Amino acid sequence: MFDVDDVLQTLAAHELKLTPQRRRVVEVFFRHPGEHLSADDVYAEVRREHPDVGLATIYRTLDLLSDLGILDKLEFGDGRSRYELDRGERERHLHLICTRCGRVEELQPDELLARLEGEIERRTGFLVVDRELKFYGLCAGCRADRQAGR
Amino acid sequence: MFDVDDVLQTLAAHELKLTPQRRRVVEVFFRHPGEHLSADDVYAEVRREHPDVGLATIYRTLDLLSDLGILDKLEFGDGRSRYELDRGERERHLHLICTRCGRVEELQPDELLARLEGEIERRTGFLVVDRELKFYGLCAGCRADRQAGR
DNA sequence: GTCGCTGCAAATGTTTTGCAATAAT
DNA sequence: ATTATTGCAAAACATTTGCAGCGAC
Repeated sequence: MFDVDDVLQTLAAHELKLTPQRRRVVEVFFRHPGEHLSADDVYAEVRREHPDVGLATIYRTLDLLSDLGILDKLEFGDGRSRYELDRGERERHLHLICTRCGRVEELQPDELLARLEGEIERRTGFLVVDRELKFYGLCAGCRADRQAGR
Repeated sequence: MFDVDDVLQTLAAHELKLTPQRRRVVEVFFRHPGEHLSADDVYAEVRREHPDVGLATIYRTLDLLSDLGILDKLEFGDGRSRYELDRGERERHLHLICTRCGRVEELQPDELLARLEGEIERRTGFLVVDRELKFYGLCAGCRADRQAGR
């Protein structure tokens, strides 16, 4: 899945119609790579140039594209769904949250995490597409402070 | 946190009132260990023996107990929040959330995860105490369905 | 007796659905 | 020409909030 036309060909391959509304929804995602867009985000963006689209159409299109594996539907617990283009190799968000000073560190994916995900797939058949990993604990500074009685 | 009375003592310690409604909500969770209960699940269960409770009270109580750390509030992307008794730091589950059918599988933290956490500590000095891990993707069933064009 | 807590009903915000009109194939 | 797709409005959800009365302390 490299550009808008690839997506539209996928639609054709499933005998689905290539409507201007669907094209525009797809374009929004290619214009906002890596972003987690809510239905309303997409709606607003599409309406800037095509003000007569209905929100229901946005929802139906997002559902459709998710079912086709073109989009991934994500939930971040804020009461609305978010969508983004399904990318094979996604950055792996891994956050270290210090419960003492509140600082958040970000870590790059590593080979051990890849192996953990491989193990998940091997054991359960579940294909990991995205992840939200939060580790809570003490950062190096706070560990030193605590040891020193600060 | 071992039984209902421990929870009720925690309420008292925070100068919160021990109402029969709160007691009943807590009891539901102790009667359903390990389950992910929605507000409506709890509501239905409480109403079986106390039919005049309001749903708003259930929501307010679930919020309160989550703030106190007695419950964990979980989001699995099916449009409703789920709650369970806080299991304590080291035993928290690892969730596999299928973005197509919404099913949630649970996995126990395993040795590969322990090594990942060891690696985090070695590289950054961060001491992992707790974690919240969500992997999004396709469960085995949905992968098969998608391949078959269903 | 105080004021936190409750039940009810109404409000909110997101997502879904029914339906007649429209347009892609 | 067919029939999927659309826009609109209404409906369906989960959750929150305002408020007067109730009840745990």
